[in-house]
Amino acid sequence: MSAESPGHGRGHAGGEPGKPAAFAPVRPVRAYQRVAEQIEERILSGALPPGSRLPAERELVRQFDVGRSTIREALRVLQSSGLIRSRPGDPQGAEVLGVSPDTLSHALGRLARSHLSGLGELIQFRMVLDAESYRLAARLHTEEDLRRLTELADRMEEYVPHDPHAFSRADAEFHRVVAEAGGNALLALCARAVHDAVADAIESKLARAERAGEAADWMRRSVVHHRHVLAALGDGDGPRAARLGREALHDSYAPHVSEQDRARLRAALD
Amino acid sequence: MSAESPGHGRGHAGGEPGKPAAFAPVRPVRAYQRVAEQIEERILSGALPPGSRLPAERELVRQFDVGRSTIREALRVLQSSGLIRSRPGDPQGAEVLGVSPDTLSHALGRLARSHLSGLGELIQFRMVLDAESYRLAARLHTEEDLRRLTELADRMEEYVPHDPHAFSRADAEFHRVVAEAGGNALLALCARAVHDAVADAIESKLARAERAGEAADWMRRSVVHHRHVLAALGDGDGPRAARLGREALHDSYAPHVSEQDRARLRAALD
DNA sequence: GCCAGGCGACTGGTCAGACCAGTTGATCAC
DNA sequence: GTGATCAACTGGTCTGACCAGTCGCCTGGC
Repeated sequence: MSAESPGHGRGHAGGEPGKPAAFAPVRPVRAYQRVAEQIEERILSGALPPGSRLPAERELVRQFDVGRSTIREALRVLQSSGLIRSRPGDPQGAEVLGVSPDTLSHALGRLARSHLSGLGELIQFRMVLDAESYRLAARLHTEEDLRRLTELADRMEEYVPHDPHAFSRADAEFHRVVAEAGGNALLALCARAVHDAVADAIESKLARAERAGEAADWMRRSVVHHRHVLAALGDGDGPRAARLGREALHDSYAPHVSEQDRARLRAALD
Repeated sequence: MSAESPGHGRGHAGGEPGKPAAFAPVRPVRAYQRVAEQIEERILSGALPPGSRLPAERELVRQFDVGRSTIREALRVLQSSGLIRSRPGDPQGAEVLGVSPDTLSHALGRLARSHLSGLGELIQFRMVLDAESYRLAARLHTEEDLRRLTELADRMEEYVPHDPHAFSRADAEFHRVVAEAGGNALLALCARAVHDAVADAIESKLARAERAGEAADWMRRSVVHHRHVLAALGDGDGPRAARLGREALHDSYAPHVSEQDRARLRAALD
């Protein structure tokens, strides 16, 4: 739907015409914030490209004319955003990393771990993201993508049932190629982050299934699912690929979650 | 698709049987990191619920037995993650905010500004998330949800064309209710974060449209779109609601992005 | 000439102590 | 009772110090 009224998104109240120019509440801006903002701006604008170095902390103290603790708090903020990395003793100063998807993954991971959402929501969300990846990939893939995906599915089949580790790597690679074919890095990142979050959350339960000897079955079913999706991708049938993707996730996880979560997964099926 | 091999998700290498137990590289863990981790753990686990207070910094110094700068750097990290908020002079200590979508939208905004992805990807991603919210809501909504949504659409119509601010608030509320009806908080938070990131990213361009007097048209079209979606929700027709949602976003933003991004948005339409 | 080792000048990480401005709640004068 | 005052906090910032790690240079031995 969109429709944040143009130019009025979230509080930028400046310059409302016709009104008596109310004063905007002024809130104190901390020194470390301004320091962090200045540096972040230079990184995002490309003036400080990835791989370049920040001046040493004591040099920044001189340039910004603030205390070292202020500089350090600013650098800590930038570091926790993944924009820079610092290492003790490095005479070249902190390294600029540029924008990385890790922050996004961490934020998603926190969201997933919080009590706000449970395993059911997580898997449901993954059904959404995966399915939409397939939908896009069905429309935009190249022949080369299809070839690589087919090869990966073949490799997965080889690993059944004795190398679940390699199987899982091939599976992740399969998803990566699909996401790449869809051409939306953002969607791909989120899908990956949610994938990891699900893996973390359900690992213990699945380990039990593995001990019970169900791992081979799981892998075999997974290969079949991948092949079906692959066929839909080859036909360029986005909706079918999406539906198959949702079904695959549902079938894989439904046996391992609570009845309530199962209902949730069913609701997301079509 | 799923299929991270059960029990082998992401590097938890401990106790691989049969291998010669290689030593893991040990990397120094900073004091402020351990402090931040301990506090974050308590927040995520619910031991420190939103609204509760952290001890004062000088008290934390005693409890963790580290210097105040260490405590402050840890708090800075937590604050930049949106988990806490501190205010000078507050005798109650820093306030716990809990997990919020703000971090996510910041990360998304940075990503969209960077070369890694762009505005087109962001809007495309929003098409995906919004459409899927509708799909879930169509299936799971209650009569009460429908009533509230109808009322919100009515209110939006009232605000056209003279109160874009109130219009935008009603619009956001509409999306919130849809997300709530769908029952997936994770999806709702992500949709909200992407919504905000898009709003931030495109604000300047839309302000131009506003000056050109296109704002009223924009709002009118938006109301029509909302009504169509609402009808589909009422019919319980998830796929139709999803398609309408994608079309609405496409129509709203396609005129304001590059030709390349327009192609991307078209690809996400069906 | 070359390489190993050591030395020194850095780096970031941490701590201690101080001051400031802001907030709050009790106290006191009216 | 009400309003101003004040003292005891708070977080934000600065200074100066020390430590351990890292790197570059320089020197001594080969």
